[in-house]
Amino acid sequence: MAQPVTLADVARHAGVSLATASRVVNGSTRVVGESLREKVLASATALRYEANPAAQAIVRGHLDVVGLVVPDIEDPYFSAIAASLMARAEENGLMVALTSTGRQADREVEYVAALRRHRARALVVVGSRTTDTEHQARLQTELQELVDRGGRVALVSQRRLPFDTVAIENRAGARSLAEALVGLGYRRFAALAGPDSLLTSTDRITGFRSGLAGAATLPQENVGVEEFTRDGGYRAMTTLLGRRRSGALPGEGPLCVFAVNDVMAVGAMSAVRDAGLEPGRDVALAGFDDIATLRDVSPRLTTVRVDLARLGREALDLTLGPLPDKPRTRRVKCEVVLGGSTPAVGQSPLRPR
Amino acid sequence: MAQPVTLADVARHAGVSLATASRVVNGSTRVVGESLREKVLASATALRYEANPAAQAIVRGHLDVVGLVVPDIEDPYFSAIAASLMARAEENGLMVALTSTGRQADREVEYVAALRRHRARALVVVGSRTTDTEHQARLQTELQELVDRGGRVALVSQRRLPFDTVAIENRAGARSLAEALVGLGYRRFAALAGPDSLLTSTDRITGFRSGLAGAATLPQENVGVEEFTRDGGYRAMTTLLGRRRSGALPGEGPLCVFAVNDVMAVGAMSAVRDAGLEPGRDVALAGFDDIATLRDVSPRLTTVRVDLARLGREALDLTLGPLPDKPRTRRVKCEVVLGGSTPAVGQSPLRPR
DNA sequence: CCTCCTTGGGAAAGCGGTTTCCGGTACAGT
DNA sequence: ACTGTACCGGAAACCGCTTTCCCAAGGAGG
Repeated sequence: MAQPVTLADVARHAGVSLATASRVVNGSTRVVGESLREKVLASATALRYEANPAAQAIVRGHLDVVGLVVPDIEDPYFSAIAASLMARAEENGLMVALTSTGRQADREVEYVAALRRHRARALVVVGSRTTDTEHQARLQTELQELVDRGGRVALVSQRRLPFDTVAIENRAGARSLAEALVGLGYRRFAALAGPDSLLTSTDRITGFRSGLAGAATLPQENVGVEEFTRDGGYRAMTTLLGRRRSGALPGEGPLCVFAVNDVMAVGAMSAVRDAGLEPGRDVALAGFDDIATLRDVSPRLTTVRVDLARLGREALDLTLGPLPDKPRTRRVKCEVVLGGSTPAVGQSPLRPR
Repeated sequence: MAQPVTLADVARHAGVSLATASRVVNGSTRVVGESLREKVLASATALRYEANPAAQAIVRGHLDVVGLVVPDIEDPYFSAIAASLMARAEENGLMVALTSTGRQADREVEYVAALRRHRARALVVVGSRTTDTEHQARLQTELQELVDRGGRVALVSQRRLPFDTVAIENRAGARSLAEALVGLGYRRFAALAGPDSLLTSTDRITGFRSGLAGAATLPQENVGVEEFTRDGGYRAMTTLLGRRRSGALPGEGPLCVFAVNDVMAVGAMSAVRDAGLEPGRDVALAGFDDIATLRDVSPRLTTVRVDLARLGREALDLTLGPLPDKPRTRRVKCEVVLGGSTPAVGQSPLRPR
């Protein structure tokens, strides 16, 4: 097994001391004379020297790696954020260590702890922002410990903790969406939500309600609660359609269903089709996030565009600048995108039922 | 800034030597007497000691981290593989450092080098398997160096290099797909391919051709070459439709278009719609991979299912077992999935044109 | 009872770097 | 010519951990 070449090898080869070699290859505060400098550099290239990051980490106290923790890398929402963050990291010459918790809160804490142990210089946690206060407390402890050791932390979509945060304007976005749907003529609404403990979900529902204003209501019984995933959307929609068939669903006129994210909306679309109905005609459907991979579904999903790429970039940037006195929050605006899944009532192929 | 507690702190607190403390907390070959052992353990918990992985890496020569390099984490194909690999890693108590190269070959080598420097104990490279021999050579050099230092390497879908590999049966899968399509009555084919340098793409085209056997042909001029992405699929399909409109496309009867992956196929679907046509009616369309996120598109895409979860798991497993004498190859079978995007000719809503 | 092994503990030597501290040289100031 | 002071190079300490090497004590065998 070939031994890696060490700085000592370089120093020996260049005929200088270890100290000088170190000063040259990393560019410390101290200056090294031109002649020696060149010799060392030449030796380093000749021997194809590469610094051992572990050794540097141990003495410097931190590693040039930023950790990223997401709930589920397979979800396009998170992979979009991850991709943009990594691109930004690349621009800054940083390595990213990405971990995915499989939506398990306890693993989130574990991974944060692991990355802290590894002396990551910064940590970005993309949140499954919950109301589970015990979990939040443990997470905060871990993150604070990292900060105490000189590390940096940024959260995405998780405003509850006292660290720099990039937040999506979930309420405002959902409100605008509701307003737009009311503008299209809808008066009868239902929603597919994630678990109540997920603040992203509840915020969007709340915002949506406020956007309905006086024009319409979203009765609690019309809110189907399920997993925050594609399958959750499918199940919630199936239940909803069953209730409509049996006449148990309040309200009248064309039904417009708001799924709290696009992935659920797409699952719901399939549920509609599997029930022998046509999305956009028999049931109007809106989502949230404007996931790129799903922009090709037909009919085009009405949704709220979130600039996911910006989320990732901003989060990393927050960890790179100087440490602020108090936690900062960057809010990312949303924008309603109308598609064929919610045609205007009346002049549309949508048939009331 | 709080200083982390070190093993020396633990030793002092327990009143034992550093050596003893080390032996207890990591469980070396040497046995430590029961009484001391308990004292050390108690002190470790009391002080909330955590080993510094960097320090361990430097002395052990490797870190308990497996590196994963993918071309584009935003592509659901790769994120599915990544997710399954990480799940498997989790089962084995391993950390995964995931990096995404943005489909740039030179960055692939860079990341591999970086992970090698970091002394990752294993490395899994999910391939943009190309014909670029210079790149392949550099990659091989880097990987070999890792192996020489006692690390492990596994490749996914990149059979050209002498390391353990998990390979998709691209040819066999594409052949079965072509056979199925011929069985449905199609006789006029076109394809949307990735760059010729991408072996995955060319293999699938080759396999597809062989599956047509005598029944039909796939003329070279009917193969649109574009990026291996959604937008590539869109563009290639747009071009193809233009050629069909102008009568420049050979063959006759209903047209069946094979996109070498689902993401391209979905882009193509949008191109079809944007041209005022209906996928499955005016143009039949098939993909490859059976991406989960895209299973809800309508009409259901005819495709070739690849067990992506298995790819990730097997790849990791290859790096965990004992080092084999010679590179192993695990082949993953494919399975044709028929959907509404390729209705049977004649009894279908598909209209020839 | 004396030697020969075990057995278990600690001192110390690394691992690959960074940084402090010290000494020597060259140059400016007087 | 003499001192003060940058300036630059190297020796050595140190970061946190593992492991070798040495030593003391206890048990078995003769």
